[in-house]
Amino acid sequence: MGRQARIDDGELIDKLSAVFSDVGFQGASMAALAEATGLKKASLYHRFPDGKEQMAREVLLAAGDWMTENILTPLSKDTPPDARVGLLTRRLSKFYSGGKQACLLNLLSSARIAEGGVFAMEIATTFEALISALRKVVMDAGFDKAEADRRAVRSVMLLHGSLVLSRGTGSTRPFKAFLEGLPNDLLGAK
Amino acid sequence: MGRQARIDDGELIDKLSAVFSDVGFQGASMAALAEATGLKKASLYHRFPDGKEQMAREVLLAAGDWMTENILTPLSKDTPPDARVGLLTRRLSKFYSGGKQACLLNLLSSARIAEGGVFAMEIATTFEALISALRKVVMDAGFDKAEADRRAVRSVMLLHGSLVLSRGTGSTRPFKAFLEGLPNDLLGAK
DNA sequence: GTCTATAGGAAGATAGAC
DNA sequence: GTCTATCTTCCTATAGAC
Repeated sequence: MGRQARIDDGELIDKLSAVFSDVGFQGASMAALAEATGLKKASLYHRFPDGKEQMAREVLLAAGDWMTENILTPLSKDTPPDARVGLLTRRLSKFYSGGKQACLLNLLSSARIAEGGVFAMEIATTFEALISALRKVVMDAGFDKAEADRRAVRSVMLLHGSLVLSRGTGSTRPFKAFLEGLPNDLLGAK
Repeated sequence: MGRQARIDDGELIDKLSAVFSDVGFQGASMAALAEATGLKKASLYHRFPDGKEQMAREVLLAAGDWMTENILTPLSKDTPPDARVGLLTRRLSKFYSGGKQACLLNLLSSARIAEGGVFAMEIATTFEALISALRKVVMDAGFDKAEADRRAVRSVMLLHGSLVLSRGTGSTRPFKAFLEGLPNDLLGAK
């Protein structure tokens, strides 16, 4: 407790991330962010001089990094496609806490800060990167590019749709059903 | 112009709805709602004494009514299933402005007012009603209940996922791709 | 690096004239 | 029914002690 940094940086981002994922950008007040992290508002400003917008940006970047390391990179390995998809489902389940946590990309896309939306590019890039990684796996399983793209896009739609539905109905069932069907959606017989 | 009600009730709800769909509940300030409708804040309070929460509730109810009249009821008719699905795609395209407008159900699910979220039940009910109506059409096409439910849930996931993706990428392509595939997703050969 | 205290402004909500 | 003007509360952000 004698240390100056009483809260670990990674843990701090995690807690901020949970708030943004839960109530969105506008819904996340500095008071709520302070309470969730256990820091006072002034301390948050010390670490994030640009305030809420910087927090959201760093949370978004951290999520991108996590996805790159835990999902995109494993998907690009040359292990068997079905093994890669098996790992994918486990990582997705972890990332979204089994469907209990909504997706940042969805909750931050309505944040209109300054002109044009500050997070728009980062969000679009992240969607594209996931689709691209999935497409590669499907192609490695022997499907042509058009079919692989179709399956990759559909799977990302199903992922986010299942999260919307899970949050809207207050049940993790849609997300679990999505995960269960994912191997077949990506690699099943045509 | 001599009338007292200068703005039509339906049009008023439509404009409020557009704001909530765009920026969510917390993102929709009274100032923004006033500007969008052309009414001053005090005038909005005159029509909605309980303020923003009442506006969102009425907008949600109006969307539910629209869906019942234009989607659920047609889906329960006894015309051929493929004709019903054809009408469904046109109505969905209209409802979401061809993918340019996000779904209220998604943007209002993060609104945590009072304890438990005031809109939660209405949102859950609307999701269930749509799934239920789709399930019936699929069953009318000769599929068993389990398969019909699977297809109905998947289609609703694809719908909302395509809207999330369309908003996140700034393109209506995902939504259009969803609409194009919908007839096959619901009624295609197993 | 974290805190208490507070400035400054935006947001929700109301009063009362027309 | 709509407006202008105002009140109050909440929120973002900063100052300065420890």
